[in-house]
Amino acid sequence: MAEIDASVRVRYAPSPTGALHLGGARTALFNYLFARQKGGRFLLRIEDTDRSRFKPGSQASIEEGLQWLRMTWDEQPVVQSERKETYQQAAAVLLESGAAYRCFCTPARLEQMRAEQRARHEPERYDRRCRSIPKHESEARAAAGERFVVRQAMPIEGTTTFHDLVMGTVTFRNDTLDDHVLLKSDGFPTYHLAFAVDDHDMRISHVIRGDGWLPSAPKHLLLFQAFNWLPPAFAHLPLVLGPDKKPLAKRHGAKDVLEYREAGYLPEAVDNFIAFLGWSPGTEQDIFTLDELIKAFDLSKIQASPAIANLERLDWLNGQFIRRLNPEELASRLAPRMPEAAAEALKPLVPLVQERLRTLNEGPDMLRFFFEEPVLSKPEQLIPKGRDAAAASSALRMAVSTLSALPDWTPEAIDPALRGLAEKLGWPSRDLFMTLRVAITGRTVTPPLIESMSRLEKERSLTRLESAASILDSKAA
RNA sequence: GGCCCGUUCGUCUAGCUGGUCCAGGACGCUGCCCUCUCAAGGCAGAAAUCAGCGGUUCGAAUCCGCUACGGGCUACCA
Repeated sequence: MAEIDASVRVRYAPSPTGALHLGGARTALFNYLFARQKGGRFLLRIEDTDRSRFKPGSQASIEEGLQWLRMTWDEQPVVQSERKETYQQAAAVLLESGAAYRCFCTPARLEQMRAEQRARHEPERYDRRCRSIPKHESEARAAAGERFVVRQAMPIEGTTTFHDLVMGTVTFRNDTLDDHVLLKSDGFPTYHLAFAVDDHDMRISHVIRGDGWLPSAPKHLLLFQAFNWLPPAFAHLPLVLGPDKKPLAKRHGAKDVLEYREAGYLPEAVDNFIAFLGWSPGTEQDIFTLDELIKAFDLSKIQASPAIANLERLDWLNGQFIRRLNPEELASRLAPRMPEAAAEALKPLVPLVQERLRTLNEGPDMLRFFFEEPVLSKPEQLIPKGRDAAAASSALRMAVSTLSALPDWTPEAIDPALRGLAEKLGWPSRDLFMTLRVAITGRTVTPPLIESMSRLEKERSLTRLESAASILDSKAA
């Protein structure tokens, strides 16, 4: 399908300002899938040049999210704040060649300039006042300690065109490009400079990133040209919107993928889900393992329009993946959520719930009655419609005597015995089963009754039936 | 305002080189079957005048243009 290209090197480059949310995870996943398919490398880069937005712990949390989703990166993550000198040297190169210049304008002047532009309904852009400062003067002022930033000198005319792997051919008029800042007065680079320098140093072959970057792509291309470097290929991903149609990344409290782990989702389901946000293999298969995704992935099949995350589909997918797990595996994933249950005790119970779980978190609720005595908070649930407490109580007692006479405690023995009892009582078997179900589990929605009883042990089952009968008696009295 | 990008069932989408699409699949929804509850599973169904308008063509969801709407960017943020 896809030919191996070991020169493929891609990266996911989050800034450590928060958690890994679904949109970010998808960007990472597309990079990951592409790299693995081509036999290339998937790298990580931490874009922490903005000290004011830095959040301690964010990097660790993002890495944990990636690992949970089974995305492993290949080399030591590159951390931009550790490369300050490299960027400064790069800026010096551009200063020397004239592709960039020092700007001594103060923030106050820039603000005033923009206000005037606004008033005149002009585009708000740097007016390039410092671009004409002679080099020797610029150098002298810098040497004298005057604060400055370094700006990229954009071409005044012409157009910049590039072919985007997702968006197609995109053309920008150069006279609309701003002489943006490359190096801040604190000596840190802006995204643009760091991006070009790092992607070059890391030998990145394909830049797969959110389409928020599309408008600055021509600047980035021009930067590569200014350095005389071969630019990478670009693929801009449409964003992922929440159910409210607001970009996920911007929504207040965008969900950390680790919250999906807490909520009982399987990483393979989440991977499958986010892969289909804006991408489709073009076939009718909709359940993919990570390996299958790697094989099927195709950048050119990515949709150019934004996708809304349909969380109901995630629920369904999760159920599909839970059903595909082998029972031992499911047991081990359930175990951490059920500290009260011994791992060995859990295993035989898993087949009872595997078909009915949508999330791992539903397991404890469904299986709780095996590990603790049920509380009959609604004893009226023991009584079938149209009957009374006395009838239900006596049905329970008859069930006790019928069942206690059984030589074997197996579903094969319990089932016919109870059906026989229902017939004898003149009850529909569903009514009898519901009465017993509530007595045994305390709930109306449970795993199959017969199987549950057989695994509960005979004594415990009979005791619960007995005590349910007593509750009914005291209620009737 | 300027610059870019987008627009197929409620949602994710198939549809890429025009006819086999009066538009296919999936989630969700409705009904039926199965059934000890709930699920799962099976079957059936409702659901998109392919944003609108013009053009090219024998023929357009598919090509072109315009308009509308949506979105992104427009910081010494990333």
